Amino acid sequence: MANEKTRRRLSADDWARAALTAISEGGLPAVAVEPIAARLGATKGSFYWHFANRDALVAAALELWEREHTEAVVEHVEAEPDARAKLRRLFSDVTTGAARAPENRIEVALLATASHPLVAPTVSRITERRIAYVAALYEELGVPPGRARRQALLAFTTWLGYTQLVHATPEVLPGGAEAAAYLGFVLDEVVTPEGLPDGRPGPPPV
Amino acid sequence: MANEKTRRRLSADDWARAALTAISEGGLPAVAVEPIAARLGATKGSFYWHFANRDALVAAALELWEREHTEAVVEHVEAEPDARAKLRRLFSDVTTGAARAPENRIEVALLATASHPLVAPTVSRITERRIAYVAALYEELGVPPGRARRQALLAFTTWLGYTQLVHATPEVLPGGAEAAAYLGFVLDEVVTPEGLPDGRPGPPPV
DNA sequence: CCATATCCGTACGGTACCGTATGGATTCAT
DNA sequence: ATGAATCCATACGGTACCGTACGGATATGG
Repeated sequence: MANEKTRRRLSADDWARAALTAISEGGLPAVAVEPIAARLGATKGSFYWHFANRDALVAAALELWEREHTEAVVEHVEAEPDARAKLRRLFSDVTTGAARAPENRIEVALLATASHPLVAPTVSRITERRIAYVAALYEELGVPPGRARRQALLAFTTWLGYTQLVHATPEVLPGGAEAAAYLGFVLDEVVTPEGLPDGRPGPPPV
Repeated sequence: MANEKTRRRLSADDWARAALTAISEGGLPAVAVEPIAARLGATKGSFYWHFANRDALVAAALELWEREHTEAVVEHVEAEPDARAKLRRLFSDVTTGAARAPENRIEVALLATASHPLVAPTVSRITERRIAYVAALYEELGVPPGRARRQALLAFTTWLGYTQLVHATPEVLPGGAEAAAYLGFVLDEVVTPEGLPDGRPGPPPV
């Protein structure tokens, strides 16, 4: 009724994006061919032209997510001049991003389904990549590798837990001015605690 | 074939426990009457005698979990003499507990399904309870309420993220001796950082 | 020991989904 | 414009699950 000219032909990418939206709303089980088809104003006939089966759609959605939603942050952060600023920018991007609904829900849904054979490799890959990136930033600051890895792991872990809380029980998190105070607290305690090198050349601490 | 006398009559509690195991294995969607009945060596006829429908089973499973798997830790921790020791014991209990498979998986599964109307109240309740308990420990240490809450939130967040990693991507976590080193690192940085009061009477810091 | 309450198995209809088959519509190349 | 390639809708069979109906088994008290 509303849009008749809108019903153009669909591409495999359209299906993958719709599948991602489905994941964000109902997790992996929500990737069901017929409901997604209905929402796209199409039928299974279209789907099975572009994909062999449901698993292929899940794989395509995961690939799309890994391609688009994980590199953008890094690029934005790399614009900063030095490692310390990058860390702060990363922290800022990532905490405000945790409150953005769809991306957040996809993260949580995929984490929860990490044991699924299709999901496991993707989650493992991007998790390691993220932690390694943060660890590299700490090393750039002059932190020795072992400690840098631990520091990165802790920072990532904190973000992960924060994301979970934002999604599952936002009511336990502080709101308003107290929220900013809390994030400042976390920044000081976890991300750039005292005792961290300042990034300027000099003898690294033991 | 194996056990014929074993097939005694089932109670509602038996069903609830079986549902919990199902959650630990496949999340909330795995709570399906017919498969669970099969595993119990029974049929739906039994189930619908004890429960009105599937939702009632989910509710019973959640109640069971909340009743049994959340208070035990606190009791164990309360055996310690002072707040500082309680915090350390809590941290220890909770990090080794994060590696225990079934409980961990239930936590993760429920977190992921926190938007589900049946799950939301339970998760919200126990999350707030846990954070409040940790905050109380910090206050017992002499930390002023606002800071205590932040500190507790951070500690809980860290545990949550750690649990997620243990479940989803254990390969990014350190193993062996390095694991102990990492946990010691987290204990120092997050749980009982420098600058925290020692719990002995005296003027609390601003 | 039997009458009644309790518990459970079987059989059924209904829904939601997967995947296949097939013919028709649409677009494209020439 | 017309044949071919591409894309899609309809119709179908199959599976897994929910919930109901109902009769039969099993316990339990008098």
